[in-house]
Amino acid sequence: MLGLMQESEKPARMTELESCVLGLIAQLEPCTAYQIRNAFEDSLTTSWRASTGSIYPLIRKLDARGLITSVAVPKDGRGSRLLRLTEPGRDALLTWLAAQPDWLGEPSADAIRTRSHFLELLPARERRSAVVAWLKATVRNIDHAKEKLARYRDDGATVDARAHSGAVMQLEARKAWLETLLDDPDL
Amino acid sequence: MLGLMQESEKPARMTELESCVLGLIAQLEPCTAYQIRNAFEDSLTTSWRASTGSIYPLIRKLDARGLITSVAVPKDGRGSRLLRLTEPGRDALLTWLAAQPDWLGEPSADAIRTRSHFLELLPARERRSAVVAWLKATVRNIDHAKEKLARYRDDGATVDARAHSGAVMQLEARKAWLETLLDDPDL
DNA sequence: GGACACATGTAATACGTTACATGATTTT
DNA sequence: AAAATCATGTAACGTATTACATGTGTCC
Repeated sequence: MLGLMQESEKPARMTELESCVLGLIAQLEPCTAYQIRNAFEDSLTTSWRASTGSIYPLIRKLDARGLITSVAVPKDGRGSRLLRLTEPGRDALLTWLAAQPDWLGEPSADAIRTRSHFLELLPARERRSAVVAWLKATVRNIDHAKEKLARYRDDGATVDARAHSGAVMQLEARKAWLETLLDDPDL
Repeated sequence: MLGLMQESEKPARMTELESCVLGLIAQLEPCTAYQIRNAFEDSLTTSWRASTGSIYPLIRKLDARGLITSVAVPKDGRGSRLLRLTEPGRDALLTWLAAQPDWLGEPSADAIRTRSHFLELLPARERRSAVVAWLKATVRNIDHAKEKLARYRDDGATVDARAHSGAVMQLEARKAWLETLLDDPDL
C-alpha cells in the first residue's frame, strides 16, 4: 500500500451509461457521437438508450476527463467529430468490465413482475385476462427478438447474437413463469 | 367523443414508482410512508427502491393530486401520518394495472448482458474468467432468492411468492445463457 | 438509561427526457 | 430540387441519489 498511486490516477466513478458508451467507442472507433447514439437503437430494451440530451453532454464529459479524444473532421460543415479511446479510457473500460459490484448478479427489474405484485387488486375476473395480455406481449417480443437474432447469426455478428440470445432466454423465462401463474386455479 | 370528459378527470401520467407506491398503499392501508419505504427493502432488485429523498416528496405529490389521503396520528410526536387510497387513487391504480404500453413486454435491462457486448475487448484469457464470475454472482443470487421464496411459501404469502418465483426463473435463464457462452470454444 | 426502530424531512447534486433549434451532406 | 439522413447542440423540466438533520417511541 506504499503509495504507487498518484493524484492523477484517481479513478473517477463511472456510471453504466458512461462505461457502455466507452465500450461502443472502443468497438466503433473512429466514430461520431451520432453513431454511438444509433448503436443504442439496436437494443431490444428501449428504456436503455441514449437521447441527444444525454449523449452529447456525456461525451463532452468523457473528453474533459481524458478518457476519449474528439477531433473535428476537417472539411465537414456539420461539425462532425471523430471519437477515439485514450489509454486511460481503455483502462477505465477494462476496470469496469472486470469489476464485480455487489448488485451485479441481482435479478433485473421487470415491469411485468412489478405489476404481478398487485394482481389481487384487480377484480377477480380481470386477473386472468391481465396475465394473458402480459403473456401475449412477451410472446410478441420473443418473436421480434428471435428474428433479430437470426439476422445477426446470418451476418456473422457473433457478439450481438450472444447478447440477443440472452434477451431471448430472459423472455422465454418470463413466458414460462406467466404460464405457471395461469396454471393456478386460484388466480 | 362528445364531451363526457370533464376538466377534472384529466388523467395525470403516472410513473412506475408512483403507481407502485399507490399499489403498496392499497395493500397496506392504513400505513405510513415509512412502511412503504420498508416494503421496497424486500425487493430482490436493489436498484428498484424508494430512498427517503424520493418517497416523501412523491407521497406529498400523490396527496396533492388527491390520489391518497394523509392523516396525522393524533398523539404521535413523530409526525406519523396514515395514508389511504382515495377513489381517484384506486382508479389510477387500476388503469395502470390494466394498461398495455408498447414497451411492457420488452426484455428488461440486465447489467451482465450489457457487459457481454464488450467481452471481446478483454484479453482472450480473461474472457472465460469474467463469464465464470458472472455465473457465480448469478448462482449466489439464485440461492438467495430461493431461500426467500421458501420463506414466503411457508408464511402463505402467495403474492410475494409468485413475484419471487418470476425473479428466480429470470436468474435461472441467465445462468443457462452464461453456460451456453462457456460452451463456445471460441470464447 | 441505552439501543434500536420508528418517522419525517431538506439540500446539493447529478442525471435523463422531451422538445426545440440549426444546419450540412447525400441520395433519389 | 426535394427528401432523407447526418450531425450537433441547448433549455426547461422533472426526478432520483446521497448525505445530512431531527426527534419520538419502545423494549430490555
